[in-house]
Amino acid sequence: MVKQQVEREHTPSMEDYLEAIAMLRDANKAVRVSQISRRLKVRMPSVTSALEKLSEKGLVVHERYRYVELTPEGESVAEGVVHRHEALSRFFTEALDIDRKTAEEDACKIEHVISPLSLERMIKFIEFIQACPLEEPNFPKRYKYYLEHGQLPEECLARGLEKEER
Amino acid sequence: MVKQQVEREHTPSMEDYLEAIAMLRDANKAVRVSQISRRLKVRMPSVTSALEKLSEKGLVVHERYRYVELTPEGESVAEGVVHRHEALSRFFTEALDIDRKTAEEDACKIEHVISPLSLERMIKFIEFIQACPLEEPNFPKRYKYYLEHGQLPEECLARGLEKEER
DNA sequence: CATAATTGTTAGACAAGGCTAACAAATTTT
DNA sequence: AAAATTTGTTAGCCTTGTCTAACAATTATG
Repeated sequence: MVKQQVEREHTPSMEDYLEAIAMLRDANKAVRVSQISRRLKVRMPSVTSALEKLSEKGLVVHERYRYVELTPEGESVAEGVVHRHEALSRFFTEALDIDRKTAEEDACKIEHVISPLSLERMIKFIEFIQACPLEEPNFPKRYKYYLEHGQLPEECLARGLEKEER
Repeated sequence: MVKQQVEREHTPSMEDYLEAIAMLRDANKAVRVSQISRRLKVRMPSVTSALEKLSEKGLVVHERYRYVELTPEGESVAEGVVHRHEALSRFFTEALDIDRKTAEEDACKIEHVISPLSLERMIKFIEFIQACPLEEPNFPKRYKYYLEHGQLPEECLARGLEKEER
């Protein structure tokens, strides 16, 4: 992992906390230390100390023993993380046909390190394979066939032969 | 980054050191502390202390002030990292049409966290788009067209219309 | 070959981010 | 409302992985 030129604004850990807070809130769950702790599988003191850091950076509001809220800035950081997470998760499931669990796990890791360009391209990639109506069975289907059978589907081989016959 | 069930054997940092050592050696450069330091952009004392840890784990051989070598086990770990790196880098450049620099940077990060399944699928994906001779311009070309022009290439639209006309 | 330059190591500091144990506040139960 | 339970905090420790400063070994140079 050679150092990249642009330093990330927030650490993976801090991004995880922000993401968890946003997701708990969106799921209408009380955003409390215990909930965050459960979701991230860390102990409560870790949450308390993370919230302190996030407070100092102006990303969350947290009064002792009370609920947690995102500031507008924290909100926008969280939004970015969630957006990356979802794009990655969709890419893994829809483009690569990966099971949801693995897709989620990988998205959780990669969301902290992927470049904006690569992310954008994955999004464009999904758009493209969904928008292009060419061919039947279409691209994802043929790809899945290849995954399942270990060899190219009929129509690929057939066309390939055609060419060679010429 | 919710904790995954399977603990990684080695930390990203340790993987980076092993990868760097393997790559320096493959480039026929002397594998020395200074070289590793330059390549990973860390100071020499960091390298020294990393090598000490890797020694303890039986992954490298390093006598004070001397060259560094991988043990067979270190070799096989390094091989895995390099393999992941290359697969990712290829996927980014060949499937997503990302510039080499960005592809390399992303590969350097993601190589430490991606699941075996996702990696395998990316490899299969490249195999597939390269092996399937169907369509002209082929999949990657149409995708690139979409990237450059922001809209689907002619033949996608044409075929789409055909269908609607039926 | 003696000195200079380079390379490598040691010692020690520090930040991040986890943990446990002990205690305190808040909430629930009886 | 008092006691019990749950939730949250504090204090302090630990590991990883960096760094700088100072020193030591090695290698190159005049």
